[in-house]
Amino acid sequence: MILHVNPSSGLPLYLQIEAQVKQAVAAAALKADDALPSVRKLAADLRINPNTVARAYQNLERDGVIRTVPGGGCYVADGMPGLLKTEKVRRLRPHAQQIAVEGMQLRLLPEEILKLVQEELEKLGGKS
Amino acid sequence: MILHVNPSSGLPLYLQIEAQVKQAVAAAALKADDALPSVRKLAADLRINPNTVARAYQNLERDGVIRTVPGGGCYVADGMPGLLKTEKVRRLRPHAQQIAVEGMQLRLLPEEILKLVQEELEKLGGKS
DNA sequence: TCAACTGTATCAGTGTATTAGTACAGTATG
DNA sequence: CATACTGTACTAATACACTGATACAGTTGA
Repeated sequence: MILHVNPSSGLPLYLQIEAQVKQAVAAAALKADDALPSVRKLAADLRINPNTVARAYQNLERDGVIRTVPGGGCYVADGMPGLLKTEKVRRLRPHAQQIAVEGMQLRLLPEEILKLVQEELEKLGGKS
Repeated sequence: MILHVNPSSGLPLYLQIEAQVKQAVAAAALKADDALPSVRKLAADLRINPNTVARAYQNLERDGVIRTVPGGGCYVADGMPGLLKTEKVRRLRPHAQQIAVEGMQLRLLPEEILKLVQEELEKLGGKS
């Protein structure tokens, strides 16, 4: 699990960390119960303040991506068992609307938009 | 073309305007060469500052959604003729990756994610 | 030309986001 | 208990985002 961060990217540091962890989990590069580097360790590696890493971890926990054991470290959460599918759909729908609007606005065909999403899904799934 | 805006939504006013215009264009509720309300008119209707509307319009023009005639008003642009498809795909790919990562993270199946996007696409296309 | 409209530029004020410094609290382990 | 680790809370400095008041510049049409 190597993370990197670009302070002059415009994107906040904690969001960069969140995105990379989410991507790793989505791509199964991080599996349930895998340990994440500690707040201080990662902060030292990235040469940033521990609070910035902590903020990313807190957001990831709020999103159900990781679970943190106070004093014990942070671990990848195992799926979202208690989450109903309707709730998952409710969370994802805004993203779906977003890409639909942007894609139609660009005058792309629905098939082309769907193909693009499928490509990205395969890039994550690897073996579908 | 009725726009509404919620000052306490957390989302900046100019982004709310941009989203609604983009949605209307994507859904063909606004067609090429349709006139948009003037900066001052819309600002008065929404009870906000003309500058805020102007900022939304400027961003929309930068994105190729509308075209503004200095002193003459703003109009919906006609597609993006000069834009290569590879460029359109380049613009849309980050959104595709975003929904792929979020969806997989939620432990949804690729088919379910694609279905959701397709639903939103149909919601835009079928509005005639 | 004049009046009324269009969008634009400039400046200022308020609030919040972002990051960091520092101190605190819980847990593992010897 | 003691030490060294874990995450957390509080505070503050800085920068920037957002909105608005106001003045400017170009276009339209009588």
